Amino acid sequence: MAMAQVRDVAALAGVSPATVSNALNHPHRVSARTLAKVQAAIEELGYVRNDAARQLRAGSNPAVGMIVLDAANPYFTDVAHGAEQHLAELGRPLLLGNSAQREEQELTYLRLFDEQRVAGVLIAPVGDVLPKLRTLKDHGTSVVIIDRKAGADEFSSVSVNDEQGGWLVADHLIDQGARRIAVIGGPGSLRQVRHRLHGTQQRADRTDGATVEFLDTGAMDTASGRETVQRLLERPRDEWPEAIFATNDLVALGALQVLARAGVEVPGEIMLAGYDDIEFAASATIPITSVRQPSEEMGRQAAELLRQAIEDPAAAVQHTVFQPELMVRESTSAH
Amino acid sequence: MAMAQVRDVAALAGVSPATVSNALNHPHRVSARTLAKVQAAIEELGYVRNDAARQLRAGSNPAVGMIVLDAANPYFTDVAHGAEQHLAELGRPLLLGNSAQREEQELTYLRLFDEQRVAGVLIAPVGDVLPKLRTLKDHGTSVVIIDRKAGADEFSSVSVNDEQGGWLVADHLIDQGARRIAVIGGPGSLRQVRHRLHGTQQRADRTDGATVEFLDTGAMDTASGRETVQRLLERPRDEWPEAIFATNDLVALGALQVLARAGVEVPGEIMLAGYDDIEFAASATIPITSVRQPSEEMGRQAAELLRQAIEDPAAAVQHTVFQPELMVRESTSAH
DNA sequence: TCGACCGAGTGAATCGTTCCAACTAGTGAG
DNA sequence: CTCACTAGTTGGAACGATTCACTCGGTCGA
Repeated sequence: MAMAQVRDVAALAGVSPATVSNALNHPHRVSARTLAKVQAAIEELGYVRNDAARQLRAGSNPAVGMIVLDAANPYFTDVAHGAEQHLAELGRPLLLGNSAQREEQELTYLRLFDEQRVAGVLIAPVGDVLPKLRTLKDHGTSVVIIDRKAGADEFSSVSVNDEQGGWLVADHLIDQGARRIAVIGGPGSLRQVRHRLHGTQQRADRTDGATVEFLDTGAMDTASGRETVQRLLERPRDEWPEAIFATNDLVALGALQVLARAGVEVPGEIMLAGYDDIEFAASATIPITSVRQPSEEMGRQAAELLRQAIEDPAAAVQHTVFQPELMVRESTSAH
Repeated sequence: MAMAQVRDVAALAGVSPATVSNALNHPHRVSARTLAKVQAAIEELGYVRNDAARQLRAGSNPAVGMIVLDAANPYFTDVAHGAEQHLAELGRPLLLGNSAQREEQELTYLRLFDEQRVAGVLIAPVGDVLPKLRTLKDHGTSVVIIDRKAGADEFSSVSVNDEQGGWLVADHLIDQGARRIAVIGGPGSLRQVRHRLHGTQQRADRTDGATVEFLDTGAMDTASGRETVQRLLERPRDEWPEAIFATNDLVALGALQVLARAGVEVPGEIMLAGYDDIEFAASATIPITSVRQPSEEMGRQAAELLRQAIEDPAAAVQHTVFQPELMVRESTSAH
């Protein structure tokens, strides 16, 4: 309760508050003797500086806020981890927020970060947040967009070529003999989902008889994958697709659970592919073919672009686009 | 850059700054007419209040900080999710920090939260943080410990009976015919690891010939699990354990990968059990027997205890202990 | 009619830190 | 001996929102 302040430290050390501040923030301006005295006083009183006062005076907060689509998705924890590492090197704490694919949550966190006057924001957007991001920029907060090249001329971004990812999967599935492909994922409003679907469609269009059907799961988690595939299996047997492409691995794992429970052979009766190549895809009941994205590297690069934007807000925006890689496993290729 | 302040809003609305503040924080003190004028002015200027100034004046930060052992572990993301939900209902933002089982990181976050004067801290501790937690408490920050009943008379806590969890696993393994049991996990300094091991040992002591061996993996992730089991398999075949009990599911999944690659039959040659019952344990190549903990519920309860501690710092500390439940799957029981 | 009372609004002080300009004492060049 | 200069230190003014004690009309009960 009785929190020590600079003036208490100053009194104990026999110097002025200004000197204590200098000792803390510009040690070279202070003689070795006083520095030692001040440090001893800080130690004795257990002084911890008040960040609010510090920020108020400084006018800005060194921290960076990050908003991910789904904190339970290993892909995003990897991205966050990459970002956190790089930011830690820059001495910037990372505040992590989870939008859980809900626009309302997303806006809540954006407002929070705005009120906190954070130096920058990393965001994988759900809804249409461009207006809010512009506001942030007006307020002097730099923004880097992850996983989506939106507002391309306004904000730097880090993304993966999702169309190509979709193409790679479709190419492989068709090569393995599949013609009727069901793409499952959602909500359909998510850029990632649309792009992966689009890439799939484009590849299918080049092969006679190849068709693509999209089933919106509503969300990108295991439960949604289960429900959707459950409904799919209720169709007459001859209307089943030959392959299911889940737009992320959580959905794919949910799909696999249902297929296994229903006794459907994978890949014999239905092939299954996922996206993100999270660690658990490879160690699933039947290892799942998936599209690898360099998640940690993406986080690190996002943090790096943010660093540049913070240092020079007027600099040109940059877009880093990573290339996806197909990891073929049992779920699509009988051995 | 040109950030609007209360006084700008006040000027535009034709009232005093004090009134704007009242309109924002105590709307009932202000007439409907002025409230409307103020809101219009806020809208027009895009005013966002400065949290630092607000906190400085208020003397405290409504937010709550949380430090988890491993943000990549679904168990912890579930706990965090439960806590976040409950805190959101209380109007408190959650700042999430990841100690990644490193004491240094842990202390960094604790210092950050202390400087921010957060209202409370939820922590799953790695190192010996009791002194630092006492400091926080002195500074008026309430603390609730997760997953460990330490400093039992000083801080409220939420935990699971880890000894019993260990016992349950050992009981089942012995029942299935195993005698030589290897417990893998680490670092050994982690309370959870020690307790689970202890429970295992206690159960083994009651059966003739049952032995328990502990192998420290150094960390609780998949890679560490792989390495440790790799080394284990290098022993002469007749020195292999009959069962491996991994102290969390990530380690178990790593173990399973190595066993599969080496062509070791599970559970035929070696049985395998994990802990936490994360979703991926059930959908692994060979579904893994695991100990379920009510993760989301634990997070929610931790947040609730914290709420109580914040409201009445002098109140008696409380400990909620949940009971673990064994989920038997293929990895320990041939069908 | 008078005073008590009430709702609405305000001026000024305040939170704890940092920064700027100013000051002091000591040093060394001319 | 004087003056310019430096290293070290300091008083006091910010930063932006909130709050407290207070004012000002107006209403109501006696």
